[in-house]
Amino acid sequence: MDNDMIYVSIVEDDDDIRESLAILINGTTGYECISHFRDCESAIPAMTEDVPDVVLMDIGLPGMSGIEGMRALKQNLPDLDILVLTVHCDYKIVFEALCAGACGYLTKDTKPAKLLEAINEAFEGGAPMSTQIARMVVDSFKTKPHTELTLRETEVLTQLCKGMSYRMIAEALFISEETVRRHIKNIYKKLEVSSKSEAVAKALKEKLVHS
Amino acid sequence: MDNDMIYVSIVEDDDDIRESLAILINGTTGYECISHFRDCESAIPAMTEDVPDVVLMDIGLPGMSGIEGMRALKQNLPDLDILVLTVHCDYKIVFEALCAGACGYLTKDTKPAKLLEAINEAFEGGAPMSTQIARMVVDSFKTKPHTELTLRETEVLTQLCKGMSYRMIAEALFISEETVRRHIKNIYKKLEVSSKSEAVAKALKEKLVHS
DNA sequence: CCCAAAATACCCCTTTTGGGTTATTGAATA
DNA sequence: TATTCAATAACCCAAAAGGGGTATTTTGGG
Repeated sequence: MDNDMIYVSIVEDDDDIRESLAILINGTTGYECISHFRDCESAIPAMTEDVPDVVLMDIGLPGMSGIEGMRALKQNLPDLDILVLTVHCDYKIVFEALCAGACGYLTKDTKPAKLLEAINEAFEGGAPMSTQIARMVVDSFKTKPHTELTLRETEVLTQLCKGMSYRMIAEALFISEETVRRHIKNIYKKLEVSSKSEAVAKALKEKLVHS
Repeated sequence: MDNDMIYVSIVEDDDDIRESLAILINGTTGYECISHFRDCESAIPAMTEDVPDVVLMDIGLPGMSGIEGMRALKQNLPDLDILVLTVHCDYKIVFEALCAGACGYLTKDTKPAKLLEAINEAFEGGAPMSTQIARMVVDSFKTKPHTELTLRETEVLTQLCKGMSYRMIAEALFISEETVRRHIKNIYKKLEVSSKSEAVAKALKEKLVHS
């Protein structure tokens, strides 16, 4: 095994694209495409045998999707670097892919030079992403305080998200338990929920509080 | 206003670094440093008057920190692109910065050429990050199923995270409410919590379930 | 100075939750 | 084959949470 060589595998159902990618990679010094597949079903056992450094994975595949494929691959090879390469850039798919363990996410309009750079970056421990994907990812961290909630209500909600009981919140905020109840009733009405766990789930999922 | 020009402001307390950055930016075609400050206190009112395209923001500043400064700036100028440029790369600070609204995060070992590229990328609607920061960010999405939990317990926990009551979970999983209670007791013991809201908070914060 | 909103507090009562204990069944595995 | 573990289910009881209503005080603008 040459230390300066990055071994790449491809999973892509379009024959033309798959072949082009393989040619690009094999035609570049320092990169070698060791295998390519048209579906995850054949890719998973083969890659588990002959492990690449970096995988280029399409999402829209016949049979098992790229997301499911990644989950399966990661079970056997948790440290494998998988780069998603797809046309999809909807919120839902991007985050499913990252949750499934993708180390980067490229859209298919990525130029050959950028793609090679991205493969290298993934290999070096980075997380290459296309411009608009990176912004989506970074934006997803922003806290969006619910404008309907008052300051005090937001404080109470923050306590709820720490798993505090009415009594504990009362002690923490130096108010009576009844007042905590009052605030929580108002929070429930505004968030349109009716229990602590629903409120906590909504607050954390929609980043209404600074956790 | 020249359309091909990117107007940059700098907040950085080290005089040498601040000056060097300004010289780098002003010495490059297409970039102009319109202002630079040694602290957020002076930067915020000035930037609100004379708004740059991209801000380079240090974190460790005398007085108001870069994080607090970003929160304040974003209140007045929610669409301002702020790039963090700092030596800090601990988990906590990176995510506080992103939650506060940073559009990118660079470590101070970034080469001048890369820095200019990053400023341009931020201006173009991207989210430039140093290699290790990008990997941290992407890794933070990975779901880490709690190995202690059984399959059924994970299903119940998933339902809890949707805000479901014991009764609703029982109906959803076609088991008795008593069995739900049993599973939840076991979940609490394993997660070391003692209420639904604590369990939901822990599950969502540590990404134990596919939400 | 008055009004509205926010924050505070208390009452009633029902439902839900949580801690303790015990038990049966089926599947996996040592 | 014996044993462990997951999943199922039930009972008791106390504490917490949630839904309803009402009321006082504080605070910030017009």
